[in-house]
Order: sequence, then structure tokens, then C-alpha cells
Amino acid sequence: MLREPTFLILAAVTPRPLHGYGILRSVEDLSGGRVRLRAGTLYAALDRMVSEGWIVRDGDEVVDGRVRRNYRITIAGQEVLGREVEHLEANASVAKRQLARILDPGLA
Amino acid sequence: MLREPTFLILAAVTPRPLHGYGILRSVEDLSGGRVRLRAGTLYAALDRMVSEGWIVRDGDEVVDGRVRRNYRITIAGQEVLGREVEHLEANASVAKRQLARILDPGLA
DNA sequence: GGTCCATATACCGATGCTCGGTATATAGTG
DNA sequence: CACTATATACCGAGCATCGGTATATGGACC
Repeated sequence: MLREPTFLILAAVTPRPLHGYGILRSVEDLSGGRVRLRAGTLYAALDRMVSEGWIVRDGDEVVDGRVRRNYRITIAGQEVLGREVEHLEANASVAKRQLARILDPGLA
Repeated sequence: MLREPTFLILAAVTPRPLHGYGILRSVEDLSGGRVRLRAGTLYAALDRMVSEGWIVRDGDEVVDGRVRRNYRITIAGQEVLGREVEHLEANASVAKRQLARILDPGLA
């Protein structure tokens, strides 16, 4: 299973290409403020995901004198994210069933 | 966020106390065969979770000449697991929305 | 009778992701 | 002038997991 920062970074670049700092803010937003990435985590994860083929560099822009390196999700990346969503849902569902059994041990 | 082995171990001991090897099989079962814990992962995680107060030792049994050390989830452990389920569901939901936006960029 | 598998606990080194901090640079605000 | 937001990037430390190994008993198979 992916770690949470990796998962959220992948989700952040999913609808459209995004640059490092934009991903940082998007992850914070997507997680409801719960997850604040460190710069070190972000750029290391980005490099790793490029080498895995989950994302690709998608053109650099210059905005206000600063370079923006944009990243775009690949088809392979979308597949990884989709499978991961299934794992999360399956794990959540299983744990909920287990918790429900505490109150009602009769449940299958 | 918890790592998957830690999460599944906690879920495994949730409805009733269970011993190490029983947890190993339960985790494999709960994950649909996807997750097979290494013994090293299991016993290290068990020690960690005891020191965190998420589980407690709950009596040793002797079955067929072998000792079984049983572990039981605490109220604190149930709270950790419950919060974690919420995180998993939130993350899955967010990622699904992002994936849906690829096909229909008009979605909010 | 010997081999293999399931049960059962436990340790060890290596790997890898994340954390926390720091460095560098520009533009805008108080 | 200091601070914050934007923007990329590196570094050492921490720690959970992986993969392997050790030890021991009991049952099944041949």
C-alpha cells in the first residue's frame, strides 16, 4: 500500500498537471488540512514517481520570474491510484465490520 | 496515517483477543490474501502497539504444548482504528473525485 | 522412520519513505 | 526593513516494514 503523502501527491496531479508548490497546497486542501507535506518529502516522492512511470514532467513555465516544473499523471499512475482506492475502501470496510462485532458478536 | 500491517493487525484483534499466529492468518484473511505479514513485522508491531496502549496482553494459553500469547484491543486502540477508518474513507473519496475529473473536467 | 507442513514466538540486517531542518531566490505586504 | 508566500532542492535522522533465519512441537504423508 502507498504511504499517505505518495497517495495524496498522486491524487493532486490527477485532474490536471501541477507544479511542486501547487501540489503542496493541493495536498493540504485535499486532506482537509490534515496533511502538510515537507519539501523533502515532496521532491523525493516526485523523483520516485517519475522513475516508476506514474507521473511525467510536463513542461516548465516561468511565472513572476520563478520556474514552475509541472507534473502530469500517466495512465499507469491512474491505474495505481485506482487500485489503491480499492485497497483503502476494502480496508476501511473490513475494519468497520470488525468494530461493529465488538458491540454485536453475532455478526458474521 | 498507520501503515497497512499495523492497521490490519489492529483490526484483527478487534472483535476478540487473538494470539500472534492467529493474527497472521486473520490479516491474510481480512485482506483477501493480499497482505502476508512477516513474523518480524508482526512481533515488532505488537510490541509497539502495547507500548502505545492500543492493545494489551490478555492471558497466555497452552495449546498442544505451545504457548499462545493473546492480545486484546483497548478503548484507545478502538479510537485509533475508528479515526483511521475515517481517514481511509476520506482519502478514497477524494481520489475518486480527482479521477472522475479527468473524464469530466467540469466537476467541482 | 523421515520429510514436510502448520503452528508458534522471536531476532537480525537492509531497505525505503517520511520527517525536520536548512539553503536559495523573487515578489508583495505591513 | 522584516516578514510571508511562492518555488525548488538537499541532507541527516528516525522508524516501520521486508526478507531471512532460528527454534520447537505436532500432525500428515509416504
